[in-house]
Amino acid sequence: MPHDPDHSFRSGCSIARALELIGDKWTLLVVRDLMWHGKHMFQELQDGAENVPSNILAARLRRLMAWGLVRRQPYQERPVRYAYHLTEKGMSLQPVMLQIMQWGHENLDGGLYDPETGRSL
Amino acid sequence: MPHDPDHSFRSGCSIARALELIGDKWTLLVVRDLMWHGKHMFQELQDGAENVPSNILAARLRRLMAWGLVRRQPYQERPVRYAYHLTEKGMSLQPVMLQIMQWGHENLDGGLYDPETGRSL
DNA sequence: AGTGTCACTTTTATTTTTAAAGTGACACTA
DNA sequence: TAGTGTCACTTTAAAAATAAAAGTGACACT
Repeated sequence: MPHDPDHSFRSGCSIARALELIGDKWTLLVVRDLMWHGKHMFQELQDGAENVPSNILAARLRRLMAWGLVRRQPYQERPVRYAYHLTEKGMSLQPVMLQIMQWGHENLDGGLYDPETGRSL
Repeated sequence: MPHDPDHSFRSGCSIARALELIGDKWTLLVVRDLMWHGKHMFQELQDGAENVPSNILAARLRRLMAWGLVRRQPYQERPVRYAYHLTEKGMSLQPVMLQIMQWGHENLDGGLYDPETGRSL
């Protein structure tokens, strides 16, 4: 399982390693929108509920691509515009997301989303 | 399920809410050490594999206490010294941690820890 | 009196995040 | 063809968070 070769981890702990990628306030929200909410254009991602600053969004997408969790493909020429999609590796975050969602629901009174039906529960 | 009453969430999303508490590079590492590695004194927590700065550690413990995930109790008088422990609410993060660990193991080549046996796998 | 331990806090520098405005490529309209 | 609009960003400047280092207070011990 390869990843960004320029990166040296601060420890061998899987949790510590994962946090170097997803340990911030925005990364998993971007993943959420890509995974469950059909948002793939830069603008769509930016117009989400939490209002990511555009430079942060660009930086997160860049990092997710560097780590192979996201790839982009042009969805039009002239001018070229890219759509962002999760790779299989990116999709593998789903169980993590579900678990965090569950915890946030039970402890912080947040909403629940059902990826099967695409509906709130 | 109450939490810090002074806090207003940026959105109703459970994931976004959870990230306001655990969305950083250190919080879950503190939880990890409290939950699995028998570290309960300030110093023990500080001497972990990743070297948390002491001011950050103090701030994280403060926040975790404010949210009711951690409580402290004096383990000696003169001078009073406190030991930190996870509350039940704090312990409920275990499935989240396990899922993140699993992901970090599979994708970032990190180690695995078995909470049942307390051993690396 | 001096040294050591523990649990922090304070200070200062560095980095990250935020908000806001700006840019480049084009299409479309007047 | 000049002007307006859209999209996908980047740049800039200010604010906040993080990091590294040193400092503090309460003691015990020598």
